[in-house]
Amino acid sequence: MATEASNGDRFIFENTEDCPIRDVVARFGDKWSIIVLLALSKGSERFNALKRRIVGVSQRMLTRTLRQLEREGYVSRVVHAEVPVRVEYSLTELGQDLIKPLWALIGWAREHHDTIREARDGFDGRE
Amino acid sequence: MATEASNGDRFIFENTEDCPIRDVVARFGDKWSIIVLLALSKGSERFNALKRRIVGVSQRMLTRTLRQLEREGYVSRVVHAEVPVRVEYSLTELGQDLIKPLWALIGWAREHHDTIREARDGFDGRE
DNA sequence: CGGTATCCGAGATGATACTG
DNA sequence: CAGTATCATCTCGGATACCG
Repeated sequence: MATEASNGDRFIFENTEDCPIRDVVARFGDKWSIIVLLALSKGSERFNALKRRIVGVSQRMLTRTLRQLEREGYVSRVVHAEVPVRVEYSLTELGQDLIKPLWALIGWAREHHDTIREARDGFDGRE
Repeated sequence: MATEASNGDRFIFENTEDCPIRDVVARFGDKWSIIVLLALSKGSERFNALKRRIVGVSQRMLTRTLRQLEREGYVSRVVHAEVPVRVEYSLTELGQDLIKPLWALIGWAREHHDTIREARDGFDGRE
């Protein structure tokens, strides 16, 4: 992230794998991760149930997103050996913890959505 | 965002332009936006000074990122008609406000960075 | 049911060269 | 100094078809 370095009284922003912005935040800055995390915030759910609730997601992208979130340690995947197979997804403790600052951000976005739209319209109007 | 709908006791997640996740959060989920916002958090700065501090950014991407942030209303761009020209970038009030929930998120990422890395290693080790 | 495999188009990013 | 233009590459995301 913003690696602090005594470069006068300034920072140097690096772009290494040690940067939490690159290595953590940017990983759920994609199209579906945040939505999937929120979708799981109420409790565990099966694959197709999730898919139905998250309108617009393709099977491929839901699978990929869940795998990534599982890899980061935010989501837990449990396969029940039944016929047909049942797969339950849920948030881990880490995932539930991540939800908190995420909600703050989304709350902010909600609150300022109109302001931002006006800014865009103004900007586009000038050019 | 998570549009609340009384669908049983569940949510429906839509993917429209009215969704603040899509329309606000995803816009600074790109590679440079958050870093640029943080770089400006200390005060106004010139283009090339920014470019030097943000190690690894190309001129093209810095320009594009700044334009986007300006369009959203987070960044202000002031051109001083001198020779050579001087362009100062700074955060608007909205931009400074956005920084707050952003810091919370980055603080979280910093704090859990090691945990997440271990989760990844564990996941990759299993497969 | 819960995936995987394959293909494709669009956009993000970067390198390089040029300009008012 | 602060860009723009161009090209090349890579990843994201969607559509479709198939599988245990």
